[in-house]
Amino acid sequence: MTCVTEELSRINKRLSAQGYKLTPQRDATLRVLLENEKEHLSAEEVFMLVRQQSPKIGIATVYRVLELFSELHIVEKMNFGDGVARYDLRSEEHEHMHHHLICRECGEVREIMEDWLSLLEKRLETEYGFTVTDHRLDFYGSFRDCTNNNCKHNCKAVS
Amino acid sequence: MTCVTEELSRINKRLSAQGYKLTPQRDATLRVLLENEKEHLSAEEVFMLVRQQSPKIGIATVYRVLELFSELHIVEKMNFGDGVARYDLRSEEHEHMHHHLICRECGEVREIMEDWLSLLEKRLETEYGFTVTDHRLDFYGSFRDCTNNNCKHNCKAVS
DNA sequence: ATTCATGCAAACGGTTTGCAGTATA
DNA sequence: TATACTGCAAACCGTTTGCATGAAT
Repeated sequence: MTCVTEELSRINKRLSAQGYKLTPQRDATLRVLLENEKEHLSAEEVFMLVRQQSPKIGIATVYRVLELFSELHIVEKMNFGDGVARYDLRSEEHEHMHHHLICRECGEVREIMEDWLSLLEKRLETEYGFTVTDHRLDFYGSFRDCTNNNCKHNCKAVS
Repeated sequence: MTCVTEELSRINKRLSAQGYKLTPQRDATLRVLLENEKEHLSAEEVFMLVRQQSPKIGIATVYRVLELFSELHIVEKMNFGDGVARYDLRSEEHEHMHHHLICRECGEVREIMEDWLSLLEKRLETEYGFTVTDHRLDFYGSFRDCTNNNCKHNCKAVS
């Protein structure tokens, strides 16, 4: 876990290496994502947070920035079935250990950082002739200690 | 794998047990799903197929039928990130062995019918206090024998 | 000066909803 | 005839796009 400025300059290098600039809007979006690394924010949520710091930004810009970051594999665009795309900063160590526990009671999304798929992906390669470039592993259910009342997140069940 | 009429009457029982009727529209939708069990149809696609047999049906009805079936766990509603919900008949044996290989070249979605998650779900229960009621495991990548030209499906990459 | 990026508002597309009409028990 | 269900069209809402303005080489 590196510090924010360090991470920012790393990503800045990646942007300019591909001919893109780190504009104030992109910088602000990036900071919001860095400060909420565990949150799986929607575009709307990113927009509201970025606007606190850059009040003039439009939501179209947020969408364009997130789309660009997604193409450059800076963020991962994902979908938990609740009708909105969610975005997550993508760090290297996430590669094979980026799984989700999604609580049906309160909607919380917790991350699992164990490598559970490398072996399976090797089998897919040899037995199915399928080369994996990405994956998703999500579990839906409920936490034993979640009673839908004592959750840190607002209690809106993921459909 | 039971025959269509048998499957239909089984589901009919489940419907009436919960106070719902097997209307002609629901029957037609069900038949389309049964006849395309491996296809992961979208609501639009179901609509077009159902209409061949019941030309007067409206798309709102299809959505309502699919939503109902989804609530009753007759179909599974899923999302591959291409902007449309897709629906799949859900049979018992699918429970722990319903995984997808999604080809980025041609968009084909192949199913894997091996049990890869039971063990992991037991660990989630004991180590994380999380009770799994459902899951999804999708692999994105490419088939060795897929060159984007010789695919049975129309070659539109899943985003 | 040219190129890339932004903000605004309108368009888009999949999905849902209100409501009046229809079928079924 | 009471209740559930359907078809139509309009509304909805997250996302994308066209276009004129603005920033930065």
